[in-house]
Amino acid sequence: MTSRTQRNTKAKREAPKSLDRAAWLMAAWRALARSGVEGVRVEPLASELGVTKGSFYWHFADRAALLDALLEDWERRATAAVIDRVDATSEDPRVRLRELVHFTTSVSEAPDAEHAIRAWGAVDGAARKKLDRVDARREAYVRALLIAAGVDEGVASFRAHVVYLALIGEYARVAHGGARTSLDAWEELLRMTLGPSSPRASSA
Amino acid sequence: MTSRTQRNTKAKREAPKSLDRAAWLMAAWRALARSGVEGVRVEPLASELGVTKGSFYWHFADRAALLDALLEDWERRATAAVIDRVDATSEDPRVRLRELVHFTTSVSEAPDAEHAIRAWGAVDGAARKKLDRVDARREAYVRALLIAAGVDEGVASFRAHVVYLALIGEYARVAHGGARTSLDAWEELLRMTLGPSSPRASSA
DNA sequence: ACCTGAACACCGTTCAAGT
DNA sequence: ACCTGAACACCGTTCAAGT
Repeated sequence: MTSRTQRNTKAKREAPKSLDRAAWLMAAWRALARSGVEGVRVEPLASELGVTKGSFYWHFADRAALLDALLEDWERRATAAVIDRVDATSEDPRVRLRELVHFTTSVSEAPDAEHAIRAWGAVDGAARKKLDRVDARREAYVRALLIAAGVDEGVASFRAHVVYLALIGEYARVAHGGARTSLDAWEELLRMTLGPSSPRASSA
Repeated sequence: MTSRTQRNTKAKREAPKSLDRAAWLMAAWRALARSGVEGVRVEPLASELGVTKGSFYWHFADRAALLDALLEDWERRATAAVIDRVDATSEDPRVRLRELVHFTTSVSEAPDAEHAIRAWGAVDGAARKKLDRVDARREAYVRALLIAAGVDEGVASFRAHVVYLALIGEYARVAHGGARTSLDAWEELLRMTLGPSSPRASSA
């Protein structure tokens, strides 16, 4: 409701001296990725930006409003970015699925932020809601890929869910500083996921 | 290094008036499960316990020491509890695996705390280390079950990892307030996991 | 329109002093 | 051995006042 300053097409219409919401947002992203939500504090941000903390309250109602803005920003970018990229690789749903898994598990820019948000969601209701929406869209995309790859619709939902859970799990582990899952393990998951529906193979 | 008060077998040896570490720990657990690490604050805990915050510093060096004690407490209980319980159900590794998945995804006591710790690990190094240790032990257990169930050793490691990732993912989602994964989806995961190694079934 | 400065509340931490 | 009370620092929030 209070977003307006962000849509400056060129960002320096008037005087270059004063800050806008975008400047605070960027600083907040850095802080979030570095040390989680608790790291996003008004006073340190203010001194980083070279203003007093009182100035912050011109752009945002309070700290909660800043955090809200971070979530909005994330939702806008998180879903579309991945899906567009994956769709661009190939028409083959199997290739797309493989690309999705490999891409999302190997990016080294966003994961800190993605993670901070996920951890944040464990504590905060608003973050939780955003997460759920993004998760749902991503999982639906995986399900669509599986169905396009010939997996039975009935079993595709379960498998899409499992694949997405594993991705969430991977993000969680990597965020903890844990080792990344090997490509071999991901390939095994893809093999299982794209395979026939029951332990004993069905006839095509 | 500074744990001593906890091992009172009966917990009321001397005078009932003064608190011990255990009392602070319990209050801290409640706060942690309720609102995450940031919710574990000395002053509110003190008033909840009816003492001044100054008293806290008799039992713990500082807030960090309290958080440390929480992690120790968790590690001691988290691993053994689940494994013992699962081992008690059956000799059949397939039954054990199913029980492990169903049990760990349906407990309604610990998950808040488990979650708070996992979210905490995304930000804090010490929590991260504890998490990694516990994760490693649990995953090794899953791998052992798979191998006992006849899954090839080579592929068992990958599958154990994937299963455990899915469990972590489930915890993460539920902690965000997300819906629990259906039993059907878990059964599908078990089916894939215990199934033959390649898309085309091998002969028994 | 954007910022400063001073004020207040909350909480972590320290420490001398009490019992 | 365990706790109080007062003090200080840090940070969120408000607001009158500046430009």
